[in-house]
Amino acid sequence: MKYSSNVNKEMTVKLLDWFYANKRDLPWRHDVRPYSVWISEIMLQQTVIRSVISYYKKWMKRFPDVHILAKAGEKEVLTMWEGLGYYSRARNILKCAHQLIGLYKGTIPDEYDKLIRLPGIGDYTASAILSIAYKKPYPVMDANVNRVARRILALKSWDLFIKKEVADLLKKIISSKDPGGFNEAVMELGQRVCLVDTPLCSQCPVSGHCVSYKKNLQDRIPEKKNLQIKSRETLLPILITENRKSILVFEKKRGVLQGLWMFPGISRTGGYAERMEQFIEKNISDDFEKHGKLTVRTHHYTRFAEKLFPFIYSVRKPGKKLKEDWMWIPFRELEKYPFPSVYRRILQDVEEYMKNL
DNA sequence: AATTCGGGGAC
DNA sequence: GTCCCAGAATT
Repeated sequence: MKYSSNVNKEMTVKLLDWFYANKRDLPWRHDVRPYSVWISEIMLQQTVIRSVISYYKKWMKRFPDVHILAKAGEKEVLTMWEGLGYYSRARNILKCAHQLIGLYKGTIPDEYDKLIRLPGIGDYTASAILSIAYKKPYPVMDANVNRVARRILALKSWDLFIKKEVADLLKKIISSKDPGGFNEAVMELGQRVCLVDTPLCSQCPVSGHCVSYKKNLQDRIPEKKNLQIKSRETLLPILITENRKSILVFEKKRGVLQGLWMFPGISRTGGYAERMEQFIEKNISDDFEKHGKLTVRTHHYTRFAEKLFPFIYSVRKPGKKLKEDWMWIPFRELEKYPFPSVYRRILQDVEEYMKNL
């Protein structure tokens, strides 16, 4: 192996010593049941620890084990997930719970090939469950491990990063007694020492093994990814009943944000108010009244920014038959429906606006 | 192999 | 505003 000279078993001991001297108190570290490891690892996919902690605690209180989880409905599960993002994770957790009951009597398999076939579980999560819950020597490859490995091996461009090669290397040095501790050690090192910008090499237990540090390249590795952000503008005609007790929303049945609820949106190109009002006449009712507009809310996603322009209309008599999946929902029941965060924010704006209507 | 997914926080 | 995060699924 081309890179292995500087990567050796000495690192294993140094990493573990550093980890147990600096280990943080995180809620999932008090409970290494396979179930808890599974849930926490799914929540942590592409999501920072700080955001996950409160969701994890709330989840374990409501769904302490897989049997209780498997009896829950998708709407409640998605509502518990509201604000965490990447909602297919929540739908897959429920799907996976059903499969665990059906295939494995509610236990979580301790074999890679079985785990990897379950919904929402890929290479990372399978390895995390095997190493942390079952103490099997499977190295994890997440964003932290990726960055730490790239720095240690001085792999500058992303093209040179060969995943399998690094995985093989980690497999050689992972602790056989404490594989979970080893994996958590590398991840925590990436999080707290081997930072994206300005790594704290003076605090690093394995700087002596790091080629980037030796060559003083640590600030230039890895290279920036240079994302391209696309933007979009959307009109939101928000319809409330004349008595101001209910609001029109629909459930998204397919595509992105599947299973979540939102307001109808119209792409903001060309005509403006006319298009919203045509939309209302066609789909809801001829008898409506226009009120004001709300604060414009911009929402940023990974490669995407959407600017939402909400307008309030009230409908005197809902004449037209509503499309499938659309419902008038009383404001007091909205908390039971999962909304994407930006829509939840706009709902707050609507209620605030109605106080002065 | 590359893109989608579509939240949130730190700057 | 930009970049990143205990990635998986899809094409």
